[in-house]
Amino acid sequence: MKISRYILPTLKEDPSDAVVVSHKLMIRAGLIRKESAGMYIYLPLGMRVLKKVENIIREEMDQAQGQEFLMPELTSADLWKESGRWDTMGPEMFRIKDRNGSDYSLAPTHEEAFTGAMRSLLSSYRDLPVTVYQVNTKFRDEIRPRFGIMRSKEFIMKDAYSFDLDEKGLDESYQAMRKAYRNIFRRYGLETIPVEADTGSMGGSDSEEFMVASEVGEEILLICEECGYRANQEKAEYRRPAPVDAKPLEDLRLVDTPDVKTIDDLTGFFRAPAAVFLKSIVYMADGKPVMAVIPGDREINEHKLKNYLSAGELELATDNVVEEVTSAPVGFAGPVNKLNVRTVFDISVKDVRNGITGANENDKHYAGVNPRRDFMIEEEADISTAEEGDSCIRCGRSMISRKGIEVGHIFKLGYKYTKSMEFTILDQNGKAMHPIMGCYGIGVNRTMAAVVEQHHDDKGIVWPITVAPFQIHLVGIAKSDEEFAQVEEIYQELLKSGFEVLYDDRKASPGFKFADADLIGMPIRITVGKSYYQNQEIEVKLRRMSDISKVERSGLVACLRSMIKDEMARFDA
RNA sequence: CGGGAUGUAGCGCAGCCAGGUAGCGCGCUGCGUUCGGGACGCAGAAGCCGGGAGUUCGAAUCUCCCCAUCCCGACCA
Repeated sequence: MKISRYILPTLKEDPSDAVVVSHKLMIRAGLIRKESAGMYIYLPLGMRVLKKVENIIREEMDQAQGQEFLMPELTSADLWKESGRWDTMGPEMFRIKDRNGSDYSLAPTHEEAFTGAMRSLLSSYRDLPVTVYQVNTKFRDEIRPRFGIMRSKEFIMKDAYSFDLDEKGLDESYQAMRKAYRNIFRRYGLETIPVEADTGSMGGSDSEEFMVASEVGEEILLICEECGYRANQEKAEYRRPAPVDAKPLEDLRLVDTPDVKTIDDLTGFFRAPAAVFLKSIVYMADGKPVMAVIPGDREINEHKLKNYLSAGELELATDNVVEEVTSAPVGFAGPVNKLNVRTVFDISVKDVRNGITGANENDKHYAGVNPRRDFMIEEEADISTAEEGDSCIRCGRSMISRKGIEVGHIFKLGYKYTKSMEFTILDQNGKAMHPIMGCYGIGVNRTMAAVVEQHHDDKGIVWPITVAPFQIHLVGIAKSDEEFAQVEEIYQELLKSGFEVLYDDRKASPGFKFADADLIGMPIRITVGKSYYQNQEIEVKLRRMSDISKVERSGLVACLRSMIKDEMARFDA
């Protein structure tokens, strides 16, 4: 491709609305353009990357016996009503009506679609196991699209679903996908950290996310460098310190605390550490109030709470609800004198001694609060968030935290959809049985952004050759028609030899062309200029290295072949 | 949805406080000179200043109401 004819609008300045490097570089290098918030146009150069990213997925999925489908993106409400998710999905699902008033959704995911399809395509235990997949657009009405392509309202996802006879089969399918995922990310040159994850609204049991360590990641990971425990903060567990209580139990007493509401206020007022306070927070879980109680030095983990409650929706209760439930203004809730509301205690609450908590009365707190004596712990669960420095749940060593970009997620779904949608096959005995499902996703354009995030320098992108839009960037420095013709000859020869070449044939200064080449970042740059016209020497340079080598025209093709081979080998799965 | 910020030429910005001719850099068009790390000169094209109301002789500038975008929190690949 000749740049003079290519729609490749590179920019010298960062776009004003981009904050993360990958977003800035993808726009500056002419890969994408913003159409509107959360929606992006892929320009020809970006398209080439996207296709390469997709094709690596296809190769590895096919290698793992995956079968490619293409599902409709417009899915009928009936499908969603069968699984129950028409009602539970919430506002992130785009819903539309056709001219007859029938409901449809722009699919945010395809469990239902695939389960429905398999239901009519498979009928016997002999048909299993199968893993099916597609690379297709998903629509999610994100509360907040962010960071360009990293989180958008419309995005491309590879989603795969496995159907097995039993848990053992599911585990095999899951492990096969796990391996495929490792291969895929390896081939992009992405360093990923697999972590234990929460299953979110998809439902299911085992779950692992593939994270790209990055400061711009939206996920927080907790990692134990000792035993290798790694988990998303949403799910991470931690070991509670053993109770150290030499202190005698104090009596329960009511204390006047005018205008003292937050934990910060309280630690100042009582001159006591945050850990002795019992924070009581009222939530609405599927429309019903629930109070959660945790020590004041911890953050509540809403994912854990939501999972424990098996709630579809969980949000902080409004002030009105809090006042109704506790019969006191917000800030004075507590578990002493039992309220008529379901209350869940974090597992570390029982070890608090002589604690302080709200008295469910305006401007009053209780001090000297002791679990079991002053309130019953009827429901106990791990509902607090693990933080850096907490002890590893497995080995007890201190954990560190890292930020990560979630590029892939695999998990064991179980029977959720095959049961709710009545997908059965006949077993050996002619009896109907539900297959067990697994579900596996990769965010395709997010992965592209993650690659840029991990492979760039201050001049621009440094593409791994496996996903580079072109393998070779040919910079022609020519002053006369005669010289242009000589570069053209080389360009034609490279094309004939089967290389992917982007040829900068513009009438621009050399510096301008080199800067553009660095910005868009093809792995191999060759320059045909003065030294070629004089000594038949062509300069060859790797984008990721600084040294330049010179080859004669006759050796060029062989040299490039071997360089490409070496570069590819760096990303072998 | 809550909190903060910003909307002026294709892109990046100034002008607004102190109302009166819409400006700079990049990019774009033409001509000429240059030509190995973002060249230069000359001549051009391009903006109902996010939208709507109002105040005023007069509004990019002041007031009010919308809308959009971005950042921080809850959703997720």
